[in-house]
Amino acid sequence: MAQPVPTPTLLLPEFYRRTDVLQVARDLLGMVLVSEWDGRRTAGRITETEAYRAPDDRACHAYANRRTPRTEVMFQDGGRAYIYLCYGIHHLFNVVTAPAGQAHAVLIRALEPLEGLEYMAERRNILGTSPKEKIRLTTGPGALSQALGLHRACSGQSLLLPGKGFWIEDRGLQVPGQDIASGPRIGVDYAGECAAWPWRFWERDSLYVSKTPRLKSL
DNA sequence: CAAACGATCGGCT
DNA sequence: GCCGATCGTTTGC
Repeated sequence: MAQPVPTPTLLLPEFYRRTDVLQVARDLLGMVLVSEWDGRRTAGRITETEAYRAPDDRACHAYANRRTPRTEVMFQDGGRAYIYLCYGIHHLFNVVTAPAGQAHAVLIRALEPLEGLEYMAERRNILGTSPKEKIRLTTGPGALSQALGLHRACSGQSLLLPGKGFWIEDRGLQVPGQDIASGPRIGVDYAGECAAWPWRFWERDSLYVSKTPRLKSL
């Protein structure tokens, strides 16, 4: 595993506003997502992502460039959060990418916890500190959003203002290309052919990656 | 206005 | 491995 660098640097608009959302999804692996609410700071290293891309991707909420109040933020320029409620329970955190008009986003699916584990545990209602409980803190898109206090009320908020809610830093912990695995996205079986596209990326040897889905029966 | 449906999780068998 | 929880969003009548 890579060693930290002393000076964290904030990811800039040009990182997010690239037009290749698959590349952004890979490049986000190893970056550090930070949140700070009321002086309570939590941070985790990104270990798993999924790319979503309008207009051609049926699994994307903005498929065919359909605009709704919920998905409007995806059409804005990159460097914001798109957070929505899933199954009536879970808030799922996405990074909006690409220039305005292109509705691309990267779902953050798992983190390796780095800072504020006690706040994460409290928000997640996890009592112990065993290795298994540490994994449960931030593995899975709903879990990590809960651990970092990311709520759909913050959808649309900028990621470019460090110290204001949440942002993403480069601490020199990126995942080298040969350590990145890819495969189909989770939970998008309804999306026809797009369901098979290998647009999920994860750090191959990380403990902090969500379970692979059951193989679909033939 | 009604109804169907999730980019999931955790508890239980 | 299976199943139920739970509710905002979207679409259709």
